[in-house]
Amino acid sequence: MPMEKTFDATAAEPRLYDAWVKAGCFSAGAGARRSETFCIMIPPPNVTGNLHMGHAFNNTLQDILVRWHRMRGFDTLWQPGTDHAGIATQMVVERELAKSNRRRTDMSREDFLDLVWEQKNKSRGNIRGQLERLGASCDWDREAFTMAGAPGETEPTPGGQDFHGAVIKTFVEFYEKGYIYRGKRLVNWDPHFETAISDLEVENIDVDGHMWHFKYPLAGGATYEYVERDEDGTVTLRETRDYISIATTRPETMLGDGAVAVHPSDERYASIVGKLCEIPVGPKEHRRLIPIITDDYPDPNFGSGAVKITGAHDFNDYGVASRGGIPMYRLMAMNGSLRDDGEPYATEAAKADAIARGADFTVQSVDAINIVPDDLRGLDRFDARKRVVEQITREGLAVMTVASDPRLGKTAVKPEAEGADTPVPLVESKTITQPFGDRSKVVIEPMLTDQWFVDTAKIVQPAIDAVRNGETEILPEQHKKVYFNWLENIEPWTISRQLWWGHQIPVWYDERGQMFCAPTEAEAYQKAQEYYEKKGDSFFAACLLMGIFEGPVGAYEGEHLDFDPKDLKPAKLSRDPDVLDTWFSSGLWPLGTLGWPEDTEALNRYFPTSVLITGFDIIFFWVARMMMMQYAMVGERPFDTVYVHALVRDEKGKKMSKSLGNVLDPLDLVDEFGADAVRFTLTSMAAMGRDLKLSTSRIAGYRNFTTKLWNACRFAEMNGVFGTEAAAEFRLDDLQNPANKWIVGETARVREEVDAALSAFRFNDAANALYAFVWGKVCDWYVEFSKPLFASDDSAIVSETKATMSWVLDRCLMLLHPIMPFVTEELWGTLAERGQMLALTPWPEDQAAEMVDPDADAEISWVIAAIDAIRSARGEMGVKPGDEIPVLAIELSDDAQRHWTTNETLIRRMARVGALGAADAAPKGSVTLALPGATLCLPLQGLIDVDAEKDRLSKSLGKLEKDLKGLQGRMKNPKFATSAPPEVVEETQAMLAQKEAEAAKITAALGRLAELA
RNA sequence: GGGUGAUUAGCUCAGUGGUAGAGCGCUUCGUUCACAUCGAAGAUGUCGGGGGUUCAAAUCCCUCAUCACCCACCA
Repeated sequence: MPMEKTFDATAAEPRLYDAWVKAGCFSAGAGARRSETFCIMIPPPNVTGNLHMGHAFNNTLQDILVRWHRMRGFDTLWQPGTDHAGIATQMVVERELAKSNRRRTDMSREDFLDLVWEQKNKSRGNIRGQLERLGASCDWDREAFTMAGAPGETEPTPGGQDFHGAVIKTFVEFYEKGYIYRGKRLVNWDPHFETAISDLEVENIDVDGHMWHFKYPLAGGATYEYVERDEDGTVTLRETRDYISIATTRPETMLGDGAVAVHPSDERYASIVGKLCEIPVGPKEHRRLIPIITDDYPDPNFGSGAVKITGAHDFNDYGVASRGGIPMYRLMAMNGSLRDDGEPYATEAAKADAIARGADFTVQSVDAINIVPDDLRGLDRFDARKRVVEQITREGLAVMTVASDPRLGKTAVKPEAEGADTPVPLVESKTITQPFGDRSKVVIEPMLTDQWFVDTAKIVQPAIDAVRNGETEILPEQHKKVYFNWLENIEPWTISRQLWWGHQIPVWYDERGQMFCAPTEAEAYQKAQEYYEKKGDSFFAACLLMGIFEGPVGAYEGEHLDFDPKDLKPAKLSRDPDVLDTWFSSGLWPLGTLGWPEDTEALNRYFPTSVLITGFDIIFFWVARMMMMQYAMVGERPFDTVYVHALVRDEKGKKMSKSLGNVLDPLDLVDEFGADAVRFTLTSMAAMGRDLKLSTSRIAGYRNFTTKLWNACRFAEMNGVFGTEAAAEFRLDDLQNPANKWIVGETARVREEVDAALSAFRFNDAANALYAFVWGKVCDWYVEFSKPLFASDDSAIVSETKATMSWVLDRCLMLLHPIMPFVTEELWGTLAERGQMLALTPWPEDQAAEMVDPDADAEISWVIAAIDAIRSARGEMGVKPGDEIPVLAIELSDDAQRHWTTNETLIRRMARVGALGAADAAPKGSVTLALPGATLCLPLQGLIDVDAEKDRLSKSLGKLEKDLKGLQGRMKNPKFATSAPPEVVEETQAMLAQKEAEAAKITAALGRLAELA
């Protein structure tokens, strides 16, 4: 039964994938024939995620490397798995709940987590199925999950790793080594998810905003002489002021100001430093007073030079406040609204006032004070801003300007009827950089909260050194700089999240506030007990051990208990409710998936892993953290090479995003064009370090390529090439025919090219070399050459050609398999009985040095040149494609003669010419062709247009002359001969000679044409 | 403010010192036994501008311009 005309990808792909899995092709070590290992860890997609274009690209590249190494006989593992993705997954479940008007907080943590686990089990197969459709050859039996083994897990992960155990062990060890600490710090707070996030999860975006200018009156109506000077020191303004002018983009934070700071060198304010000023908002009778202090932070040349300091809501101010012992008043509740807790404003403000006048305070005691005025409590932060501005302006404490002030921009309130000099409040229009949560998209609030941090500075050095000294290679090179820059300026990493879904922090607190870090609750109790034993408080230790109640501190006096039972407090430990940042666990991905901390065989074999393929967007999030964490835990690099790939963009170069609606779904493309076409497209565009713009026309082009390959094989099949004895007996030494010898040499060359390209991670070079070879050499020329050979009466030639063609096509399938696994596997199975699947077939090792036959090479090049020249002339002269035309040799070297004779049938067939005649001179009205060692002409009198031929020849002569001019110029330069390498000089010389000969032939032909006219 | 990359055919992009390339698109032609998801032929470039290094520059250096991205605490 003849093969179909095209490859039916839709039907074949699932069947082939199943066959691979059934045959165990993807299992760790499948087909291994050598001891070297090759291991890639998949960047774990979110468990509830969907495969997007970036995944498709990323996993295609991984699969290419994995399949390539597997065929080469490496002991290969591609480790798959998914990430529990804290916020993202919790978000999915909460969104589900919202549909039935429920919220997470309506249920217990346990009940909610049950739902998340359920969701996880439901969606787990989704991403796996999508990867399978791409052809990803992962070892699914080892599938891992970053929360495998965590409490509440209902379906064990196939790989059986206790990832949770690995994470907890790491946390405890970090804690014990002092790499982790807890503290009340200013962190990025996401008011939507109500959790802290790390710096990396904040996106700074420029938005249109305003800058307000307000007057902070000096306490007690004090005044000072305010003097402003220009660069030369000339006084430009001198006035008596009873206020200090402050600019802010966030007026609502004024409520929490703890000071006003000026630069120590700023003479304008020198006289009032140390004095108090009044926050111009809040109930008139309880206006808070704050000190004017100095700090290096304010820039005297910006704004008024004076900065309000809100330590609890701004990172810069936090620094100033910390240095200056300024209280930090937290204004907001966790959802970003103004605080509504505590005592009435009057009471709270009195406490703050006492502090401002020197009363003692602690971070905690200040945090307990709610100094939000009663009328603003509970308001959304943006509504509060409006109210604050309104109140201050109404009171006349806004700095004023006139309506024509250009700083006001388009947003100023300009009374229509009145003139340009109407006084208006100074509210500048200004683009301000605002922090947004990368997932929630709401404005991030710097918030003073208790959090856990990794003191990254303590574990960063090995990660820097490893890349510096080449232990781990980062490609392309340019990313190293970014990597170093980040690591060398690394900030503490906020790892606690106020979520429910994740690895709960293994720390327990007792009622006295003492904390104990241990892998399990039982061990925490034990630690607590030991701690109190050591402190000599064996009573409390005993209480803890037995989980009973303790009395008031100090109530236990030797023999008897002396306290009222109603003062009993539980001596229970309670666990820190926070969970760990997802990246803390995925940072352990290489170790955890291999079974660490168990001493598993997989760990011994595959760690450190070989290559990590990932996008640049997670170099900091993930790559850098993996480097730090593996070094910190096992003192070894997680991988030898990191290959950082570019971004997949849409046709117009825009980032694909849901909001733009320009997202190409890789699975739609797989449906339409087949996985192989999608993979080949991505591969051919994977030039290092550049974004790729994906267009469907390109994919269609590569789909056509699979069809082309398919049909070349179909041709072979129809000619009985495969499955014959002849095919089985391909032996290079027996080859006689130059076309066969030539294609064998070309095959060896392309194999070397592909290996070199893949070794250097030049995926596009590999793809393009194969494309050019299969289409441009095998299909365009070799298949055509083979047709007359198959028709030959000489059975030796026929069987030699069959053998060669089956060999060549098999090589094509093998070499293409890593990039296009499906169509190649299908052809492999269709064309002949095979001992094993292509996926496990040994990779060819053909050497061009042994397999290229220079004589055959020269001969076939000549033949191709002759056919090209004749076809070109025919085309331009308008000869009908079907017409056979005569050809004469005016000049023919021995070599050229031999080339013609050996390949006469195929030249005549492909160029549609008659037998080669001879002539001393070109007949009138003929077309001349200049070839190496030959001048041929096509006598087309009557058929050709003399002028057209003149044009044709003049044009090629023009091109030649341009080339010649350059070459001659070079040769004439005496320095060229002395400075350039000899082989370059030689090459140039040869080329010059060849071009000169060709030019001479064309000039002669032009001369003959001229005679004609 | 700092950093990185880009600028090559109509479009999308390869090409890190030695004769400017590919795919798509475009024009003309083609129903012969692998393939119309095809074949044959053709057109199109002062390689962003300007300097420099070199026998030789798309390629190395300097500079300018434009675009993109990343990082950053200017109220």
